[in-house]
Formats: sequence, structure tokens, C-alpha cells
Amino acid sequence: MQIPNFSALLKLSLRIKLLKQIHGSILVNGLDHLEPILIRQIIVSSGSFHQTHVTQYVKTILNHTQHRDVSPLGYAIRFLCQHGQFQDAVIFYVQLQRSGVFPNTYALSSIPKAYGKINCKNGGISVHCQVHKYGFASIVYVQTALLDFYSKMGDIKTAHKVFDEMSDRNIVSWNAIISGYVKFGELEMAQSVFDRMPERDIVSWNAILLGYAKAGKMDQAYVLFKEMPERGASSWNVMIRGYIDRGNIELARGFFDAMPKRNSISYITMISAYSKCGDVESAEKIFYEEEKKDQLLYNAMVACYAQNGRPKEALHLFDEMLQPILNIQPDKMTLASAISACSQLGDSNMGSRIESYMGEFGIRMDNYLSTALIDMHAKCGSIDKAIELFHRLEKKDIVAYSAIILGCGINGRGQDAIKLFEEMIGSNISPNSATITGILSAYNHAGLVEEGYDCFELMQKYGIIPCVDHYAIMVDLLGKAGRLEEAYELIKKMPMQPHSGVWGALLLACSVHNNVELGEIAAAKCFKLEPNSTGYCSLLSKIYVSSGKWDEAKRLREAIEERGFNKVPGCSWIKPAEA
DNA sequence: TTAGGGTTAG
Repeated sequence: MQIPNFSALLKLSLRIKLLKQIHGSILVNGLDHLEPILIRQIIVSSGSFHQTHVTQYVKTILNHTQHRDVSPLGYAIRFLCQHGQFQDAVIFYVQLQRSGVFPNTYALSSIPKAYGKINCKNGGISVHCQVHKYGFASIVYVQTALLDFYSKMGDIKTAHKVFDEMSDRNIVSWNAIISGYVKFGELEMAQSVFDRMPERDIVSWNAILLGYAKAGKMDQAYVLFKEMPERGASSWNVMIRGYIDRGNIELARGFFDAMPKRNSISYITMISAYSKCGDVESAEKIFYEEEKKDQLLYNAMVACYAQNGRPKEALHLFDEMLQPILNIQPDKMTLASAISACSQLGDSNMGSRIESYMGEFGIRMDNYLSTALIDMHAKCGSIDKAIELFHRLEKKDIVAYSAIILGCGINGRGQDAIKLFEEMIGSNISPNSATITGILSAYNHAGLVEEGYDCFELMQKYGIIPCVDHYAIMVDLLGKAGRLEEAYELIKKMPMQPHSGVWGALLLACSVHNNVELGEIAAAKCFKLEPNSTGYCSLLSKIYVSSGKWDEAKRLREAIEERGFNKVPGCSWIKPAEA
């Protein structure tokens, strides 16, 4: 078989289809006859592919090549880092070392960032040692990458030490150390480095501007902003973000409207600010007014819908992204929001589609995705799947614990929930309001009244102010146990106005335990709070019937008919899985 | 080297 002339082909390789053909030929014919320079060219040219495919190309090429030349491998590592594939970059770097290949500048100046991103401090430290061992200590790019790594890992002291020891510094090194100080709120140190810099560029100005914005010193930030020799979209974005953090969304919007050229970050900053304060309409307006919608913009809007209890719209937009005409690839961010939308709808079918999508596109699970999936499986009744996912989590944080505790609670696994709650406290993770909702629900399911009361005490210990929903669960718990008077007393002691959920819980309990007197009180409150709901009438009617109060039952029924109520059939929030 | 977005309850 004739071996193709790769050199000639590669000269024409800028076209995607051709590159794919070359790749196919390479797999068939092997790489033995290829020069390392050509392998490198394949990796370089493959930039026009979708990121996930590129990673596959790089992986395949690296795994097939017999040439253990550092040049293409170093390039591949840099490529992976530039495309956010940090885990892969680290795997290849380790592979490279195991094959006895010396790393080069490309690899060493990229890999610290990868170790930082995967939160592996020891990895970065070992790279630091190798830098000295292999004699790269005087390379400014490598040293800057290390200094940035230490500053991102929160070790600003070592970052400064690396900075001090650098024989050669460029503007990037100076900017990196300023950003390090800004990140840790050491504005004075950042300012002092900024003042000493031999020259400044827009990044240096943006970094110090951010320092003031983060410190909430917006007046001084504004002075700096006016003083800057040039301003970019990032400078405007820093101001927008600064005002948002100070709660001044109107002023932020003013800057957003006034900026000469917005970028995706400007849009997502504004959209997420509107999302957080529940102003979905303003977020939508910004989203639909922008004609060129990219992945970031879609992500922001999908998240906005999901966070504001509008899961159908979130999934509609998610579907729109996937349309071939747009072909915007969802990423981890999109998927996390979409999964959250699925759990709000109890739609496990869509959830499973998203899970297969993750497999197809090689999207790695992370804490956000796992937690969203844990919640989804739990809400869709697959509690075992949720528990399994939870146990596989690398880092179990408060959100994951809250999700699984609530999941166990609503699935009748009270004892599991209690065990997990104790485990969480034992790991020194403080509960938040959501965790309390979860554990109270679990106590409620298990009928553990005293534990419920203890929970209210625990809230005090952790500085959590009980909210109306916590009371609603407690009332339900007391009511189910037949402690109706106690439940009523608790409602009377509530520091806020009880909502219909609280009175509804008492009414339900009264109907179970046939308490006419309290039932009437609770029902009256429910009628007042939700005059259009018929469920409360049925409950009260049931109480009358069970207690033999036929006249009252009749009067109530007549009143219902007079007002034209129709009985609303019960509905479940869980959509059954398709057969 | 700077700016931004995702997960729990309500």
C-alpha cells in the first residue's frame, strides 16, 4: 500500500475535512514514518476543530507516536491548557516524564496553570523542583507561570519569593504579582507593586482597578478608571461588577449602556446580576436584544431561568442551542443549569439525555454537575443512584450534603439523611438554611419530633435564622404526631407571618386527627391566604364528616358550589419515566 | 498576566 505524502497533504491541511482525512490515514498507516515536526503541525492545524475533538486528536496522536520528541508533546500540553483541558494536560505531562523525555519551555510554562486549575498544589511544587533540576530557572515565562500558580493557590508569600528571585521580569510577571495581591485583598501591597512597575499596560491598570472595586472603593476606582491611559471592555466590566457587588445595579447598568464595545462577559455579568435579584425580564431583554449570541450568553440565560424557577424556559433555550443552525456546544455550565431545570420538572428522561450527552462529548463530571445530578436523581425517585453519585464525589461540600440529605428525606430514607447530616457536622461543615430544610424534612418523614426541636436549637448555634418554611415543616411534624395544640402554639410564636403552607400543614393534621376547633381556625387562615384553592375546603369538609357534623359539612359544600369551585384533580410533580 | 457564568431550599 502506498503511504500518503503527508508533507504535501499537511500543506493543504487548513481545511477541516482534509485534516480529518489525514487523521484517518494516520491511524491506518501509523505514525512511524512521520517526522515530529509534522506531528506538531497536525496539532497546530487542528485548532479549527471543536475543542473536544481536538483533545481526542491530540490524545490519539500522542498515544500512537513512536517519536518521543519533546517538541510536539510540549506543544500539545500547552494546547490542552489553552483549551481548558487541564486534567488531560497533567496526564500527558506525567506520561512525558515517565517516558524519560525532558520537558521544554512550552510544557513548563503551561503545566503550573493546569496543576492550579485542578487544585493540586503538590504537582505545581514538583514542577518548580523540575524547573531548577532541568535548568529552566532563568526562563521568564516559566518563572511567571510558577509565580502565578502560587498566587492562585493562595500562597502569596512563595509567589512573592519567586518574583523576588527572578533574574528577568517582564510586564506579565509584574501583572501576575499585582493580581495575586488583589486576589487576597492586599490592596496596599498591590498598589505598591503597581507604583514600582517600570512600565504598565492595560492589564496592570485593570488589575489595580479590580483591587479597588473588590475593596468596595468605587469612588477611587472611578478616579482610576478616568485616569487610565486606555480602557478596554475588561476595564468597563470591572466597574460594572464593582457596582453590582455594592448593590447598585442601576449604576452598573449605566456603565453597561455607556461602554463603547461590550463583550460576552459584559452581558453575562449583567444577566447574572439580574438573575440573582430575580429580575428575569431585564435579563431576557438584554439577552434577546443581542443578536450575536454565543455559548456564554446562552449559558447565562439558561442559568437565569433555572435559578428563578422557570425550568421549562431553561430547557427550551438549551434545546435551541443544540439546533444545527446555531450549533452552540453546551459546556459544563450549561449542563449544570439544564440538569437543575430537569430536577425542578422531575423530568428524568431529559436528565438521562443530558447524561448521555456528557458521555458522548467527553465532558468530565465535576462537583457542580455531580451535585445537580444527585439532586435530579433524588427528585425523580432514583435515590440509590443519587446516593451512589454522592459517595463517588471527590469533595463533598455543603451544597452536595444539602442535596443528598433533602433527597433522602423526601424519599423516606430518614435514617440515611440523619447519618449523612451527622457525618457532615463531623467533617466540620456548617449547615446552612437549605441543609436545615433537608434534615427537618427527614425528621418529618421519620416522625422524630424531639430531633426537630433540637434542630431549631442547632440553628441558633450556627447563626441560622429560622425561615417560614422551617416552621412549616415543624408544624407538619408536630401535626402528624397528633401534637396539634403544640403546633398551633408554635405558629403563634412565629416571628414572621405564616404562609398558607404553615396553616395548610396544621389543617391537614387536624383532618387526620379530627380536630374541629383548630381545623376551623387553620382553614379560615388558608381561605384568606389562598381564596381560590379548593383543597382546603375538602380538608375541612372531611373533618366535619369524620366528626359527624353533617350540617356544617353540608353548609360548606353549598358554599363551595355557590362560588363555583371545581374540584382540582391531584397532580404529581414527578414525570414518569418512559417505558 | 486582567474582567464572567454552573450545583442544594424558597
